[in-house]
This record gives sequence, structure tokens and C-alpha cells, in this order.
Amino acid sequence: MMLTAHRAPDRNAYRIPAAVLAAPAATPDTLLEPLGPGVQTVRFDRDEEVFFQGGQAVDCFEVVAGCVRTVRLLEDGRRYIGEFLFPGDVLGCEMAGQYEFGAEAVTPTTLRRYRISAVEERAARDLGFAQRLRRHSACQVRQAWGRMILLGRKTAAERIASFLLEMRDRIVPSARGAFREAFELPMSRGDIADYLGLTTETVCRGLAELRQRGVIAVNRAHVTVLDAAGLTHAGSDQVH
Amino acid sequence: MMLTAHRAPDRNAYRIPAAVLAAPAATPDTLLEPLGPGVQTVRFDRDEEVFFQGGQAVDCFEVVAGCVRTVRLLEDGRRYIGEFLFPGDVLGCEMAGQYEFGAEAVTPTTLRRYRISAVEERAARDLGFAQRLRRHSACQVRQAWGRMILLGRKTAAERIASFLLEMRDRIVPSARGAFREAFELPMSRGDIADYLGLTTETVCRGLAELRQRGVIAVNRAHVTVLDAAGLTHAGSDQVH
DNA sequence: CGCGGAGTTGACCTAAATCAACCACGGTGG
DNA sequence: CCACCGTGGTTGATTTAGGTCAACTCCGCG
Repeated sequence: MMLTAHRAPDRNAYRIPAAVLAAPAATPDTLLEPLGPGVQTVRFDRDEEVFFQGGQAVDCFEVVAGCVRTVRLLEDGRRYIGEFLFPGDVLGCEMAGQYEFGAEAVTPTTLRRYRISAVEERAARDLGFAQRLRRHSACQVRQAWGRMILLGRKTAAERIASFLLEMRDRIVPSARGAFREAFELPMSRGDIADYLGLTTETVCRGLAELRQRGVIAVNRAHVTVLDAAGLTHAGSDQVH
Repeated sequence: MMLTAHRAPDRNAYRIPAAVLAAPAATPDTLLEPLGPGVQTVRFDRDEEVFFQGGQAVDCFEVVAGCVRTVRLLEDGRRYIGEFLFPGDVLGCEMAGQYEFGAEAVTPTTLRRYRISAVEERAARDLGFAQRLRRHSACQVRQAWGRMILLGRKTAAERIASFLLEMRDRIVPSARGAFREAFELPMSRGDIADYLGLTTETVCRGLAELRQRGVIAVNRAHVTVLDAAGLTHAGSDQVH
């Protein structure tokens, strides 16, 4: 299937750690694949809204290409970005009733659209599918906990280092043969700031600091990790 | 069953919003109840460890009485509290492999202990059970998102107000007939601080501020919400 | 060539952390 | 029965990380 070309072959698409991957032989390629065929493919331009906070939750999506952000707003305009989604990631399938946050395309994006009701209906009769869904949510929960200690207890510098490490592991280098330590950030500094609970300026200063210390090279969107160990240390991301 | 006496009758124990509760008739009382009988009941003293961060994840728990906190530590001692658990809440059942955080008793606590493997095994053959588990994780994910905007974008005063609102809704007044706006906080100011990403002192000052404005009355553990609307406003917890 | 928006850098300010008393109880033991 | 701690809570003074405001740079584009 051509879709797999969009994903890094060695990484598991729905982020299930190796320990949980004692999966049965015929695991589908992506979480929602079993719901095809008859799936709609939809495209969104940069900054276009995929769905909005408070809207009736009817569809969920799988990213085929591009990058999507989820956003929550406080009424005075403060914005928080819940996560960035890359090819293979799934969006909105734990929503019930209303979307609790909005979703917008960071770059021109291709998504596959599924009905949440179809997901629910399938889960109600297919145990394997239900199990994979459950594991997906469990992963989301564990990831969320990681984000909380980042937001609650880490300094600006640590958050930025952690962010770079996360992106290094999640962004597939666009250039064929480009090595893993070099990648293009699809999102703006403002997006990064709203993801990390900081401001644009603080993100810039943090990146500048890391550059001056020779840990990374940055030029606009292009980032190269020069000293991975140094970056891991700067992020306090010990694998306890 | 006697356990229900420990829970507020009008609130759904595993926090599934009404919209999702289109449940089949015979819904069990608590999430893990179907796994009984033969469940062990275990007790923990104040500050005793239920399980520790990094340990092999084999058991999960349901709170019968008392209050439990989940803790994550950075190696330099910074602490973050993921959540407080009250009677009816369930703990650790989305763990795979290792516990990603520790759990400690905030007060003397009674828990029912289940094997994670038993939960998995039951989920693998009981669709209804799997569905409830899945909804439980989905709720956890949605709650986590709420916590993230709190940590990433709210001021100290707003966090404290939000916290009080959460506790008002989750803590069952101990005194029979005590009205809902008065409750006892089982956790210390330090615990609250680590839950909100603040310090003890800032929590104290925030509470003092709300007291001076006549929004609440506080005396040590005892809190009374005098002006619920004012508190909601102070917390920026609009129901969008 | 001039415009406009993202990114960067600098100067300054403020919310919350840190550091330091101090208070208010709830035991404990004389 | 009451003095004595000790622990958690509160309040005040000071410091600081990061936010705010403002200038300026660097492209990309018509």
C-alpha cells in the first residue's frame, strides 16, 4: 500500500512501545486502516481548520501527509497546543459529544476521514480492533503525563531541549538519505511556544542558547542536532 | 453492594460524561467490579507507597476509601503530582511494562488490587468491559488536556481556583448532610503545589487572596466555597 | 525595489520562586 | 495540666526566570 511510503518504516505508527507490541500476526499498518475501504481523503491548506473546538464530534482523522496541530483557546485569546500530529498519527477518535479542542493544518495536509460512529461500531464487534484502540488511548495517557511534568516543572531551556528531541524522533527527514539528526520543523516559533507554554521570544532565546553552546545548528525551520547527548542532558529527559 | 456508600450517588464513578453514557442496561457499579470476586483488599498508611516509579507494572487498583496521589520525579528532586484519586477512581490500568509514575497514599487508604494481566485478559474476551475500559482511557486523555492548558497557560491564581472547583466536585463531604460547598482537602499545600506546578508559598498566597476577596473560607484543610460563580470566573474554567 | 511577516535580539518589568521568619496547632512527656 | 517541640501553614522581603514591549533583520514576493 502506497501510504506506508509516508511513514518511517522502523517506527511504530501509533506509538505503542515495544513492550506492548506483543501483537497478533496480522496487525494492520495503521490504527484505523481496518475501517477502509470507502474512506474519504481530504486536503487542507496551511492554517485551515480541520474541526473546531466545541463542534459536534462526528469525524476522526488519520494523517497521511503534512502536520496538524490541536489547539485549545481560553476566551481571552491565550492559546495552548495539545499536540502536533504527523503521518500515521490519529486524531479525534477519543472524542465524545463535542470536540474538546480544535485542529488546524500546520502545513498543507492530507488526511483520511472516518466517522467516529464507525470506529465505535467496529470496536463493538472486533476485539482486536478494540484492543488496539485501547492501547492507543493508553499511550496517549502516558504521553500526556510526560507533557505535564514538562509543563509543570521544567525550565524554558529544558522544555525546548525536550521538544527538539521529540521532533527529532518524530519528523521523518524530507530529503532522501538525510540523516536522522537533521530535520525541518514544520511549525512556527509561535506554535512551538504555545506547545511548550512559553512565548515566541523565549523559544528563540532558548534555541540561540543551544546554538551558541554548539549543541544544535538552527536556521529558521532547519535544525541539526550536533550533540545528542548534550541535548538529552539539557532536556532532563532521563529514561529513569 | 456496600462499596457504593463510599461514592457520591449522583456522580459517575469513572468520570464518563453523560453524553457517552448511552450504556447497556447492566452497567457495573465500578470500572473493575466485573473482575471480582477473589479480589484482594489492601490498606496503606499515610505517605506509604502503593507502587513506585519504574517498577514492574503488575497490579492496578481501585480506590475504596481515602486518597491516593500519583507522583513523577525528576532526578534532581523536582516532583510533579499527576492526579489525586478518590473512592471509585482507578489507578494504573493503562500501564504497560513499567509504572511510569509512583503512587502514594495521601491519607490512610483502602484499595482493591487487581492484576493488570487479568484486566487485559478480561478485555480480550468481554466487549462491554473493553468498551468501558476504552472510555475510561478516553476520559483520562480528555482530562489530561484540561490539565495541560492549566499548566501551560494559566496564572497561579487561576490554577488555584480551578483546583478548588475540581476538589469541590470530587470530594464527598465527610459530615453527613454537609453541603457540597464545604469539604476537607486531604492533601498538604505542598501536594497541591506539585499538582499545579507551583510552590507551597504561592498556593498559600493564592488561597489567602481568595479568602480576602470573600470567595472562599479556608482554615487548614477545611474549605468552604462562598461564591461559586466568583470562583468559576477566577478559574477561567468556562464551559466554552 | 519596497513591502510584510516571521524570526531574532535587546531593555525592561512582573509574577512567581526563593529565602527567611514566624505562627498555630497537636502531640508528648514532665 | 501545661510547657515544649515539631511539623505544616502563613506571611514578608528579595531575587529571578521568563514575559512584555520595541527595534531591527532577513527573506520571499509582488
